[in-house]
Amino acid sequence: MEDQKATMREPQAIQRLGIAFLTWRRYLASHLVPYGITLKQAFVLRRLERREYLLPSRIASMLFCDRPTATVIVRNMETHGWVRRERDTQDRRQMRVIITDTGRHKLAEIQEHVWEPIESSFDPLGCFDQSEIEALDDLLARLVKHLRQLSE
Amino acid sequence: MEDQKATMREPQAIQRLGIAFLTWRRYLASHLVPYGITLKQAFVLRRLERREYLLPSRIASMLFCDRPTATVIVRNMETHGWVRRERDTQDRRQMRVIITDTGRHKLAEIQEHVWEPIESSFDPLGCFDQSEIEALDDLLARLVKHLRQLSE
DNA sequence: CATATGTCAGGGAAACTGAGATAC
DNA sequence: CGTATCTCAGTTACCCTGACATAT
Repeated sequence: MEDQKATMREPQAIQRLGIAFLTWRRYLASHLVPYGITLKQAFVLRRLERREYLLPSRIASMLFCDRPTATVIVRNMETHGWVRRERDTQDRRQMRVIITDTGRHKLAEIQEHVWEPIESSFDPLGCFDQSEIEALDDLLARLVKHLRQLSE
Repeated sequence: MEDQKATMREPQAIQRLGIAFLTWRRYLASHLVPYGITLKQAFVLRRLERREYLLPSRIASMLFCDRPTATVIVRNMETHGWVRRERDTQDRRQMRVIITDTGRHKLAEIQEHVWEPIESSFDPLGCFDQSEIEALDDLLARLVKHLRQLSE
């Protein structure tokens, strides 16, 4: 018993974190399939909607991937016509990624057919009351801050 | 205020959950690269160590993927010689996935060169005291249970 | 017959390394 | 010059759908 804890060092909480996240992600992704968009793409698109532009390096850090991977993801989105790229005239190394009208339409489509139906049928935090949500949120915020040391 | 909550439906907690998990996973995965093994493979290998065998369907549910994907992952591991497969003589539909000596060696290698150094240098839950760890663990356990309804 | 299990075939998104072009 | 940004090339693991063989 104690022995198991000593060898099985990994705290349960981290594992549960993964299970919760992966369960939720798998659920969302499966609902996006019929609309021909991946979760990462939808995520980027949503961030682009409220912003003038995003740089690939910023997208990479948002997606926890490296820059070449971000390039691939942006290219896939560009192929679909959801974004376009514009070189920054001030700093010509930078490439601005900008949402297109087609992209906004796609976003509206999944907003209506995916996010809203999901939100109205299942609340992922529905097992908690308000104070518990705040407690969880606070703990996770601190955890994120703590884990950020790893990316340095 | 209420309005903001209505539109900004997505609770921060879920997003933080993802960030925490992805940060941690990315960190672990990067340390496994030099040893030619992926996180999923290491995860499966570790589960196989203490068990006589695992069925592909069980591996699929452990990894939150479907059965064909599990087949691919097992095949990759078999190519490396870390596992072998044996058909169950009782129920001949089932295929037992079993860890090999080579697999045990691989596991010992990453245990020594990856997990132990990481554990001794960084505690992912190091920002919490014992009562907070328990609180987080409890909240996450309930969240997992709640989210499990999605896979039904 | 229906159901359960595993696999194959295929295609696509995505993750990495290593290298290179360009701009600061 | 060194550094920063992005891209390309290439490889691999992964993940899905759809179909199929086989066993219960």
